[in-house]
Amino acid sequence: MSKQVAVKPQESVESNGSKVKNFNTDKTLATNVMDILITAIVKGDMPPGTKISEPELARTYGISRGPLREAIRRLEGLRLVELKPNVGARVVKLSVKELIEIYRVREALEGMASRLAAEHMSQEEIDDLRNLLDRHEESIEQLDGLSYFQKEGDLDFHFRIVKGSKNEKMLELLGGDLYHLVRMYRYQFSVSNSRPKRALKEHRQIVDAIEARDPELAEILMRRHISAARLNIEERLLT
Amino acid sequence: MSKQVAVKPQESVESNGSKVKNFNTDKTLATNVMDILITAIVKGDMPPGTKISEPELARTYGISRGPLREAIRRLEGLRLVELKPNVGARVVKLSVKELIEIYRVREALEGMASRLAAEHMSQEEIDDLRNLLDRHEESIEQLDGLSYFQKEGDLDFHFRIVKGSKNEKMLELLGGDLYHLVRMYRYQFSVSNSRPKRALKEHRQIVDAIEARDPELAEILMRRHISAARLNIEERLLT
DNA sequence: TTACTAAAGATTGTCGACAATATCTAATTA
DNA sequence: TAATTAGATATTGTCGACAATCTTTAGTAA
Repeated sequence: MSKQVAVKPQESVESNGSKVKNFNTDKTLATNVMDILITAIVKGDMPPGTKISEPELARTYGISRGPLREAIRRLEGLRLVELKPNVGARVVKLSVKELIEIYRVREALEGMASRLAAEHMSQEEIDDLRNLLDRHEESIEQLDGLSYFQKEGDLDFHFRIVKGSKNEKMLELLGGDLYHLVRMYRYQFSVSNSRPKRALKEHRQIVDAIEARDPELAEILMRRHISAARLNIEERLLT
Repeated sequence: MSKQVAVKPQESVESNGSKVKNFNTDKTLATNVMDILITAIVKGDMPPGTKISEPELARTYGISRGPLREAIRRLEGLRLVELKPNVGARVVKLSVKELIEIYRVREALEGMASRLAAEHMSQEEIDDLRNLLDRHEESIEQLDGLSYFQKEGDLDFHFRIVKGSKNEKMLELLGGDLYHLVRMYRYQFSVSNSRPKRALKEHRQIVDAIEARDPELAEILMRRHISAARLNIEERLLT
C-alpha cells in the first residue's frame, strides 16, 4: 500500500550527521499529510478511483482523523480528490476528455502568461531560462530523446514563464491545481513527449520572442506549442 | 456582527406552508457553514482582513470547531481566506493590483471560453442568452443605466458563455474561485459598471459571433470586452 | 433462484477536552 | 520613558469517543 513516511515530529534518531532539522518545522500535521497525499496521488501510488479510508490512513500515518480530514478537504480544493457527503473521498478519475480540457485551459492561460512575460520578465530570468533549455538539450541528446525530459523538466520551463508573467493569480491557478493534474496524467498514461527535439525548438522560439519583447508573438507561439501537444494527445489517446 | 443563520438541522417549525424540505438535506454542517461564510465574505459582512476566530464563529453558529475548521480549509481553497499555521485565518485583503491580475486571467480564459462556445453552444442556449440580454436592456432603461445590472447580472452573462464552452475545467476555475473574488471586489469597491449600454452592446456582438459560429471573432470580442473593463478599472482605481 | 428486507458492521460526521503555540499584560531594568 | 522579559491568557492543533449514515450480510418470501 502506501509507503510509510514521517508525519509526526518524532524524535529523529540522528542516524547520520545530516543537518536535516527534523524536516517539518512549523508545519501542521494536516499540511504534512497533505503533501504526502499529493505525491502519492500524483505519482500513482494511490491510483485514480481509490477510496480514501479515514480510519485506515489515520492508522497508517499514526495521526488522528481530525487533521487527516482537514488535509482531505484541501485536496478537494486542488481537485485531486472528490468528496461525497456521508460516503467519503476518492482519488479523482482520469479521463482523456478532461486532460484535453486542461490543455485548452493551459493554451489560454499560458498564452497570456507568455505575453505578460515578454513585458515583465527580467533579463536575468531570461538568461536562466536559456540555461535551463541548454540542460534540457543535453538531457535529450544523452537519452536519445526520451523519458525524463518531458516528465518534470518540461513543466519546469512552463512554470518559469508563468512566474515571469509576474501575475500571482496566474501562478496560483496553474501551479496550484492544474500542474498537479498534468503531472498526474503524465505519470498515469506515461505520456512522455514523443517529440522532445521539436518541443525544445519551440521552447527556444518562445524565449526568443520574450527576449525580443514581442508579446504578440510570444503568446501566439505558446498557444501553438500547447495546442500541438494537445493534438498529439488527442491523436494517441482518443479512440 | 454576523447575521444568525440556521446551520444545524433544527426542527423547522413550519411557520408557513412552503414545502422547503428543511433546506439542508444531505448537507453537512461544514458545507452549510461554508456557504454562509462565502456569502458573508463576498457581500462584505466580514470585511477583508477580518480575523476568523474559531471559538467565536463556532459559538455564533452553534456548532463545534471541527466542521468549522473544515469549512475554513475549503475557503482557503477558494482563495477567500488566508491561513497561517498556529495563528489562524483572515479574510483575504483586497488590492487593486490583484483585481487587475484577475481580469487578465479572465481575458485569457473567457476569450477561450467564447471561442469554444462558438463551436459547442446549442441554438437553444444561444436563444436563452439573447433573452437574458433583452432583460438586461429593460433593466438598464428602467434604472437609467445603473446599479443592479453590473453587480450580478453581468456575471450571469459571462457564466453562461463559460457553460456554453462545454469545458468543465474552465467552469470549475472561473465559477469556483474567480467569480467569488470578482463579486467580492465589486461589492467592496462598489464597481458598478460605468458603461452599461456600451457593455450590453458588446455582449450582443459576442452572441452574434457565437451564433455565426465564428470562434476567432468570438474570442477576440470577448478579450476586447474584458480588456476594456480592466482598463476602466485601472483608470478609476489606480493612483 | 432471485428479489426484497432487516439486522449487523463499518465509515463518516460531530463533539468536547487537552496539548502546543501564540498573543497580551505587567513588571523589571537600562 | 522605552525596551525587555516573564507570566497569564487566549487561540490553534490534536485527539479519542459518540452519533448519524451508509454498506454489507444474512435471512425470508415470492
